[in-house]
Amino acid sequence: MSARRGSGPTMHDVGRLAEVSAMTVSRVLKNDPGVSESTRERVFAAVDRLGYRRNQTARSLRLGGSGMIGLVVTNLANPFYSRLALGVQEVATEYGFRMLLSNSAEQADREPALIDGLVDHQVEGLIVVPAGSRQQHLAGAMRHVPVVLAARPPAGLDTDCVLVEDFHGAREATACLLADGHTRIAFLGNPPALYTGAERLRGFWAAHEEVGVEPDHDLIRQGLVDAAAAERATLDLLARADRPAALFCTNNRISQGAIRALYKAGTTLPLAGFDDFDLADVLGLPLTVVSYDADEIGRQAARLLIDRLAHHDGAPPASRRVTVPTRVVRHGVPDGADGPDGATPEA
Amino acid sequence: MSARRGSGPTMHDVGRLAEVSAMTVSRVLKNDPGVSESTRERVFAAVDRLGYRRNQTARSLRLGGSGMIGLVVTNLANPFYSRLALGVQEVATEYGFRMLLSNSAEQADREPALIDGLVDHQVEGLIVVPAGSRQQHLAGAMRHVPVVLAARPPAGLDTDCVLVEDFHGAREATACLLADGHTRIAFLGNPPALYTGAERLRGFWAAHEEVGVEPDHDLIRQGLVDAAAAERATLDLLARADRPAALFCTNNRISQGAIRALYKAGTTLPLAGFDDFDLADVLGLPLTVVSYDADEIGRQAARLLIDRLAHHDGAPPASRRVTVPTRVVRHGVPDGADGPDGATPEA
DNA sequence: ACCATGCCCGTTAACGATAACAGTGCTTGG
DNA sequence: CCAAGCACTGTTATCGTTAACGGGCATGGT
Repeated sequence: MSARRGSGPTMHDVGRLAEVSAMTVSRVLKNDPGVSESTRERVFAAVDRLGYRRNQTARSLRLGGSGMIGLVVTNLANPFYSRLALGVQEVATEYGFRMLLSNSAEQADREPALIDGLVDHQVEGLIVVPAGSRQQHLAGAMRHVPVVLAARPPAGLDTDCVLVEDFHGAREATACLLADGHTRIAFLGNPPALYTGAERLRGFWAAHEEVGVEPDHDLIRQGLVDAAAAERATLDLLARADRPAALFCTNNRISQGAIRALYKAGTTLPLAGFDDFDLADVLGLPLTVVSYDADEIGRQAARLLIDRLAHHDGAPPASRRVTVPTRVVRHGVPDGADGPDGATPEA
Repeated sequence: MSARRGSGPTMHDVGRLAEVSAMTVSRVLKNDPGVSESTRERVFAAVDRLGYRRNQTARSLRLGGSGMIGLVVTNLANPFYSRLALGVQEVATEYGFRMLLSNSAEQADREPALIDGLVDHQVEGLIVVPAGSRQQHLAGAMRHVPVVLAARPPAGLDTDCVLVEDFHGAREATACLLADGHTRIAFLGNPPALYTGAERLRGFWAAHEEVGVEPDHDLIRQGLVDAAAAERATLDLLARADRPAALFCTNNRISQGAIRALYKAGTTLPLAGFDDFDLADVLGLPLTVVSYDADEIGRQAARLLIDRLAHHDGAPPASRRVTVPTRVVRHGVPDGADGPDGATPEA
């Protein structure tokens, strides 16, 4: 009823109804002081009556800024990344930005197209969790907008990034297992080409060196891409004559696969893993997890990006690297009598 | 280096370099056949050299359509909604749309502002998981763009929607508990003002009627908003002299809270719940879950929306209601010897 | 009386891309 | 030899909004 064909009413329509020009409507909506009170009221009345909303597309074009930032994650179904996205959105909203989200589904070859699409939509900046280990395709985007990497560091690029204490967390969790007296620890890891995979292995190794134990190479399995692969690898380890005395997993999906394998095999082993996950505390396993605030990664990344947007004119600051701390959490076993530990304050 | 001040090179810049007009550049990039091969090559060369990308904002304005659809979910951190979002994105991408995502964090009062923001950004349609039970605020948005509701039906509105078989799923899962001989079943539910809360209670009730059992009103707890509330309610139930013989939970967070309570109380009870969740199969509980494809809700919602966008000129079809089927999955107990059931084919 | 000053509001010209139209030069047919 | 057609490319106007400027009108100071 309101418009003839296309979208909705324009400022001209509002102006016609309020008997002013479109410019005056623009002024009213911008809270420009140079408009009389009576005119202002007429304009607001017309806006209400037509259900008018400013066309953000036209504003973006005129004002030279879309008010959007782009986020590319590898797997939104993983709570880690959805929390990261929420952290980005929280800070973005705070600064008046909107978030355009893409999911690369861990396919590095899809990533360039996603990024180009976001740049086409005039995002003012990008936050990317890179799917692959190489990132040349980001160089093109960086010619247009600032880019911040999350969870993985730049390789051959000069950008800000936000990382987790991968090395430190893995070292500490492994140290817990060693301190408990387990020396034959299996390592179940994601692909070593990924930064997190390499760093967490380094931490695993460092913890061993500190206590003078040599890890058994036969117990190191890398390149596990999902829970199913981790489950198979674990079953395989359990079938060995010299089965490991404990397990270290480099992320939540791998931990879950390993736990499923233990369950199916009807056995149990002390397990330490990167990333906390739901119900980790009720599995009845001696479970040590490296916990950290995934939202915070998103928040920090958004802050770095928006800070850069604010100073895009001055001398560009050197690229920064922010680290989000990790914390080792020991989930007890049922008979360990440690019921009321730090269990779920809110979530 | 490329641009003087603002964003990036324009078609004029490309044209200048290729010694043609901006119009010709536009034609080349649109794959218009009426351009000579030599010109085409010069243009592409200039595009490459400048790293030129079409300004989607300007195109949207001129062409009258932003190529974006908006999605509002209540809680992206819940895997249910992140999967839904992935489903929306999958279909949106297939049809050349991009997804603008907002999270209402279950706060119904924030929702109107989020929706207005999306409309301002010229989304061509909206998919909304409404946070509250009333939806008047959607009427304004519907004057601008088509709206599809997901997971909850319209109340006082005429829109398409995609629902889960809430009633049927709850009835079937409850029936499983009853069939196993449990008659004193506690109901742990989300707020009854929400459609899902009411429907699932109705299903719970119907299953009882079918076998001629009267549910005990004292065992019905509604209005549980998170896992912590469910945990408290469960501990309270367990403390009763006449404790329930089984539990029915209306969503994944409530199930998790109940499970945590059981664990802390050092006891176990048969449990049925809506929504499947990670590791449900390794908890060692007699656990029955109502499983369904959250991605599919998003896909169907996106399809309904895009279908309506395609026919926006013709007679608007009557509002449609699509239902996504549920499936009851029984996760066994460890000594139940049902190891290789339908456990994680891919995910 | 006259110009300076402010207030309020309209006009014009962009932002970048593109549909519609208008050439330009070259070929073809009568 | 000119009209008509084709292949190719440039001009103009437009999408909705807003910065910059200009103009009418009233007030006030001299």
